[in-house]
Amino acid sequence: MIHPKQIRTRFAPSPTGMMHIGNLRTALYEFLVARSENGKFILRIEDTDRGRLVEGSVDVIFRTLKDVGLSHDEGPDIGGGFGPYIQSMRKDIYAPYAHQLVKEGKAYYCFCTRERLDSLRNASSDPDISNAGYDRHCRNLTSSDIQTRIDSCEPFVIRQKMPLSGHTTFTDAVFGEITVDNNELEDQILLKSDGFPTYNFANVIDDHLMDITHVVRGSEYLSSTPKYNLLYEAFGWEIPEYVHLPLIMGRNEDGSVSKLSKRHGATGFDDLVRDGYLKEAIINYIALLGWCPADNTEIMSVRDMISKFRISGISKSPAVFDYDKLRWFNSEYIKALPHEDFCEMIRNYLESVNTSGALNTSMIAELIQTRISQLTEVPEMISFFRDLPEYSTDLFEHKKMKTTQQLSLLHLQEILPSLESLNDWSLTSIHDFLISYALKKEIKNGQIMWPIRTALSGQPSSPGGAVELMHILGKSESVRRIEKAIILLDNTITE
RNA sequence: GGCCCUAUGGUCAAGCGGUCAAGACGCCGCCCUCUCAAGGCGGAAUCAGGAGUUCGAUUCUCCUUAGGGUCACCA
Repeated sequence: MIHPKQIRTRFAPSPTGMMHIGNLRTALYEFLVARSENGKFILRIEDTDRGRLVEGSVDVIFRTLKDVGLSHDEGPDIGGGFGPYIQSMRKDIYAPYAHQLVKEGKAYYCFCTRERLDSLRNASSDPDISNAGYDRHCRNLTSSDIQTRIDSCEPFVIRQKMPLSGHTTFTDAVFGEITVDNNELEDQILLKSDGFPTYNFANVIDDHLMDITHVVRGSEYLSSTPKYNLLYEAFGWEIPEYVHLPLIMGRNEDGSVSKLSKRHGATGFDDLVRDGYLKEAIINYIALLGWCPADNTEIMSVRDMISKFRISGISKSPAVFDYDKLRWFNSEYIKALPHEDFCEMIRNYLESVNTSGALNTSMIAELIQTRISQLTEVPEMISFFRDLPEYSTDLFEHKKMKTTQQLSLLHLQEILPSLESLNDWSLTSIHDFLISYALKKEIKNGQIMWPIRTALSGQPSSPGGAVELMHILGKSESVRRIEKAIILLDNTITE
């Protein structure tokens, strides 16, 4: 289908706290739908629910979009030809539209109290009763009745009259044709008693006024889309293209799945960053939750996504958020980082371990760059450089290295003096020295490497082997740790 | 419960009437190797079930089953 008009999509979050991963992914797809066709991506803040506003969350939205590279063309901060872009600042726009529909007989005043609505809901737990929620009690009030109640300041809402029969059909770009019976549709509230529009209403008005061509959102809106369309039709406006996205699911403890939410763990963008995931990895991973490029590329920048994106690549079935795969993406991004950038990223960690100032932190960084999947793993991985942990001499026994505690003790004792007199403490020098020792003694390299590496790290495994660790730790610290190992081994064996 | 949607390995998924049913994560094995990683190679594992349509169904239709979403003066 050819669109003569330029594509315009919008991200319309409510400032109610953190940036949920599902929202971010929606924003990404909205961005991609527009940018892949040279369209415009608009940011609009939907703050019609005064009760749920959270201080500072608008800034979170700005910052997150910026962090992941989703730049908008119009929005509260940069303006545009369709402002204002914050719904609370548009408050006066909506009411006239609602009243227009009342005048045209397509909407009506409703004076029902919350108490009445609540009792209605409780009473209709009966299965075979009408499905359409509200019982349309005020739909046919006489005009004089309405006037007296308004005059006496009775609070009211404005509801839209839904057709009592027939059905509504629309075509979604990813789910195809969907039909719903009109008698399933409630007489929806357009204007709340506080004068603010409901989300649905404001959404339609703004999307129309802002010339939005493609409404991209989660598939949880699929079943309420007919209501939107009835609104567009009531006004005689052109209905936008719909692009509903498959839901992102989280795995529950019992193995079932449901819409990704807090109980599934870190689901906010900031949470994930705090957990040591790179921004690029996060956006890359969630891009693939429900979309697959034609060439099956996995590692992609937002820039790459723009050129590869096609709506036809969006899938219909929900996708389970997989932290393992996210970790993999993250480790790929970490490995691809330029050395300097990686050092800078983990600088605090490196400094906390280098209290003496003597360690070669650049080399430590190099060693761990291929060994971590999350930045948060760094402290534990490098802490031994600063403080040799308490360890058991059992560590010196290694079947594959063919080492025992006795042999370890023997070789450590034997090599220590000449090690102390080794002047050139470069990697190659240390390496050659150890190898020649093994050669001379006619033992496997591992039989000398393993005891040293163990003595230096006090751990069953470490980033880097004996040579690297000795080099980083320096001669005096290396010797000190080997001496300690000798004492430990000696004590254990003679016991 | 009503309505709507979905259904390829454990997970993300390619496929769009004829394929030995891609690839990735994870898992397992081997190689490399001074530990652990990284890297290389290989392996196990999928079309929910049943009717049709068709010469032929993973692919089209229907039913069943399972899962999900939605039923607010929330967005």
